[in-house]
Amino acid sequence: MSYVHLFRRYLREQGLPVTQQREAVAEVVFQSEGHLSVEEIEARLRAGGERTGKATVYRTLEMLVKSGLVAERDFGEGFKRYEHLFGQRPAHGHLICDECGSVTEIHEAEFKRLQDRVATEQGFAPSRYRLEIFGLCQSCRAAGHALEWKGLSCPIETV
Amino acid sequence: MSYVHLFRRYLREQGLPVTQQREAVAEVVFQSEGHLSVEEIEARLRAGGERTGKATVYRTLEMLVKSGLVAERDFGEGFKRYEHLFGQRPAHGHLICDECGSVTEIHEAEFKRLQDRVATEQGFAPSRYRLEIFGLCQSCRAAGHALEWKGLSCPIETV
DNA sequence: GTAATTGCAAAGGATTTGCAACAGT
DNA sequence: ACTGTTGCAAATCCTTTGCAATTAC
Repeated sequence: MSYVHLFRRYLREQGLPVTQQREAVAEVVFQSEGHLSVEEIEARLRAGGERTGKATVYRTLEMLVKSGLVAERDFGEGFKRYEHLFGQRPAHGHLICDECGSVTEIHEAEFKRLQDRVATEQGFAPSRYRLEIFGLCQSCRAAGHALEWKGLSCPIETV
Repeated sequence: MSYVHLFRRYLREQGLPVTQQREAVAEVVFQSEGHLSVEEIEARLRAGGERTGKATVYRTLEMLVKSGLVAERDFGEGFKRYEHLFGQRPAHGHLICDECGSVTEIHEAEFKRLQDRVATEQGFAPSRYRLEIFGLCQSCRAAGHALEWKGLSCPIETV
């Protein structure tokens, strides 16, 4: 029912021990559909009765990212967030509102195709992607907020 | 000859003072074609005889990013880098090698079109973009390095 | 003149690291 | 048994902040 067996497989193939803590961290990330901060991951571990140190969480997340099962995100908050890539959410992007901080996922298959094509053209072997678009979300625009500066919203074309 | 006048214009329109330090930081970023760290920016300021505090550099970079003239990057080094967006480099992406850390720019006009289209479809007003693809560069592949894990290089499709 | 910025040093906060005790193979 | 991991706390490092002196308008 869970995807943890894939992480176990990854660890074995890398010759790394499968520990209870690693499985617990993976389980928490795999069972959440949101973008989890390290703090949130720790909270869920505690809620589940796990006694996992912060350093171990960071060390396990690094492996999960390397395995390709989990993606690391930066929404400009000063810390990273993590989300698994199972289900209907392969390499996807995010729209991040500068005003309210809301995050909307972009699931556009064309992005991945384009990314793969361009990378391959350069002889590059892609393993993970990060696409983030910052700006103003619909509700903040409706609420009357405006972009910082309209004068040169697209400086390149005007120069 | 320089693009600093655009930043001056931005500051005036925002009702913010145009200071010597702000112009100096902008000048350094505008005159470099690379991806500068804050440390590198400070070094160039010192080399140019400027006496600008670190805090002012951070504060000015924040304005430059908001103005849309400069982009903030994160290549997974633990700190941010900055680059201007003039010339032939509007909103562009990067290929980052996990092995050697090399960074290659992707200038594919189609990316911006696709990004704008998808954002607009969601009622989102985009102001800045971030596209980063991690993996292995051509030379590291030639040198025999392989992706961390080939078993599930694309876990989503195989699950 | 008034209001905002600067620079310094101190604070803050996320992430990493050292090391003795411990768990996986 | 051996090797690698865990957990704690200390250390690290980037970035932000407080505040008196200074500068732009």
